[in-house]
Amino acid sequence: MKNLEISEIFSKMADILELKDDNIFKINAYRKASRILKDLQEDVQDLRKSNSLKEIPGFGKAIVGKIDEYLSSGKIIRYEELKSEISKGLIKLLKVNNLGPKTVVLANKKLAVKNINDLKRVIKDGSLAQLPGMGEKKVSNIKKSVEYFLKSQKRITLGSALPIAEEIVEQLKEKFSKEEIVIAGSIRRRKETTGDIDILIASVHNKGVIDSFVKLPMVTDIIAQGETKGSVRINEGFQVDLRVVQPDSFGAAMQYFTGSKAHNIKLRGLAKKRSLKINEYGVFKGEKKICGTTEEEVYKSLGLNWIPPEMREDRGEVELSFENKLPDLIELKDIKGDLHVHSNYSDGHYSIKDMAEKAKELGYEYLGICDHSKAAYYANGVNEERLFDQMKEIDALNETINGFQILKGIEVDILPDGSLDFSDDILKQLDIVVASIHSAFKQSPTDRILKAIENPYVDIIAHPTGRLINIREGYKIDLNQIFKKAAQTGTAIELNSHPDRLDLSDFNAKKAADMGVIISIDTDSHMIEHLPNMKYGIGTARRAWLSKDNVLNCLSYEKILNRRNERIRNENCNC
DNA sequence: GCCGTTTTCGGCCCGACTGTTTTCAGTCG
Repeated sequence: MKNLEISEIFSKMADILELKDDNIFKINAYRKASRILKDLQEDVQDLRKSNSLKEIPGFGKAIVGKIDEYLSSGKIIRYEELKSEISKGLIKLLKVNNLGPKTVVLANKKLAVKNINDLKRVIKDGSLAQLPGMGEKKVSNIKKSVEYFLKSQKRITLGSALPIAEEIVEQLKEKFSKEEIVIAGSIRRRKETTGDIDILIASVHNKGVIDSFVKLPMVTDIIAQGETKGSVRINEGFQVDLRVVQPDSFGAAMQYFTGSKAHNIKLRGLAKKRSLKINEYGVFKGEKKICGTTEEEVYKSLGLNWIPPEMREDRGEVELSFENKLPDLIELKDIKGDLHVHSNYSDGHYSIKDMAEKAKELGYEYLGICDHSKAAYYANGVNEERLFDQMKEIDALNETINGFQILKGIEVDILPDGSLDFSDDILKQLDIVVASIHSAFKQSPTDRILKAIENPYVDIIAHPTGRLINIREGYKIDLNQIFKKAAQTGTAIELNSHPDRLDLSDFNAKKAADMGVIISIDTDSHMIEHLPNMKYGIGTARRAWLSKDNVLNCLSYEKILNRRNERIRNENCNC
């Protein structure tokens, strides 16, 4: 897929045009095209073949022409020209907070600043502060931003951001117990990573709220402190923004600050067509505010049904809402069990009993114990003998726990030659078999996974791409082939809920479901504390527009076993 | 550069905060 490459080029073109002080709307058009390409599910090459690029809103003649040029020649001449006009270091400077195109160009022209090192120099020697429009305070802010930029350039994972955001809400609630306080932004949309933390509070005590916020114990720096908005940096280095709105604007503000940007722009366009104006304070007809207290009424004023936050990415959800066709998204309470967890038989930290008790406490009906197989020696993988011991223990436990079933399972390694780490004779004795790749990532992973899918004793392919967010990319596999085969055989593909994995991603999970694949949302827990990670998997599943009908572990224990037996029977009689 | 249920030209989402100004530009979300 060349989607991301071209997206990156358009984004860089926008940066360069911005430095050249070109037309802001042209710049925005490139930014929009870049964003569309980044979010696009289909391969841009396929769309070009079917001549359907020009049908994408935001892609006009010039953008399609440039995509065409890149796909046929490997470069875009206009981009090459632009690149030659501006040095690379200058474009990178735009990523520093408080430093926009105007300041970068000014520093470049007057002080020959070409990169981050030059910038550090002119901050230190005081020359930056001497430029027109600059002063001590501005330079001090830029200095802090440079330090932050050099320290961390990555987005935070949802797994890091959500608990902190929840803690901030808790601390604010201690002081403002009667006010409504919510997490907004990309965390509310359950995006896998986030740039900052957005909190919203409905209150008439603006000043008191902002004052308390910037004084929270975890705050290390105050970036901004106004009448209705506060912005701080906290211990971990993350930025947290707080907005205070009047209660009768709370719905409009929630809508506005939840985003995404693309979704909001779409809504504003709709509002305009209806001669309405929509902002964080409400929906307005001329000067008159017609609503704003709840999100529902904001959407309703535009002729839309309320759209779940996880869907708000302008990927067709507005159209579906308009047509009354929004999917009934899966919820945490629809999950009946976790089919992929570990015990202390391999590298888990707790006994099977401990894990099962916690799962029962979470309201589940069953738990699939799937420890590593013998090839995973680094994870203390079980051999045949220990697996049989484990099966006996599970049988005994099942006798003692009422209203709950522990499934006898395995996470069997897919070996470099595509065979599995246990024979079919062993696998057929189990209730659930999860197969996954843990080694030799580069040795034809697609073929190995396809072979595992063909095995009727394999129920689920776990963490299929092997990606670790912010750490490593997934293996190079052909998901189209894998989804096609999995849809044929009825093999489930996992949506691993660990916040560092979320594998499948939202895009890929949606693609899989669209192709008829059943998804299994599991936590891969190695300790009881990880079992609640299911909420992250659910967030991603909702971003993938999944309903409970798409998900294996929304089925009862009996149905899962029946389904397994039926698949094995079908395969064996080959009918 | 994109787009069209008043348009093929003339719009393009909208507001807060800061720091520098002395009424506003720059930046951000």
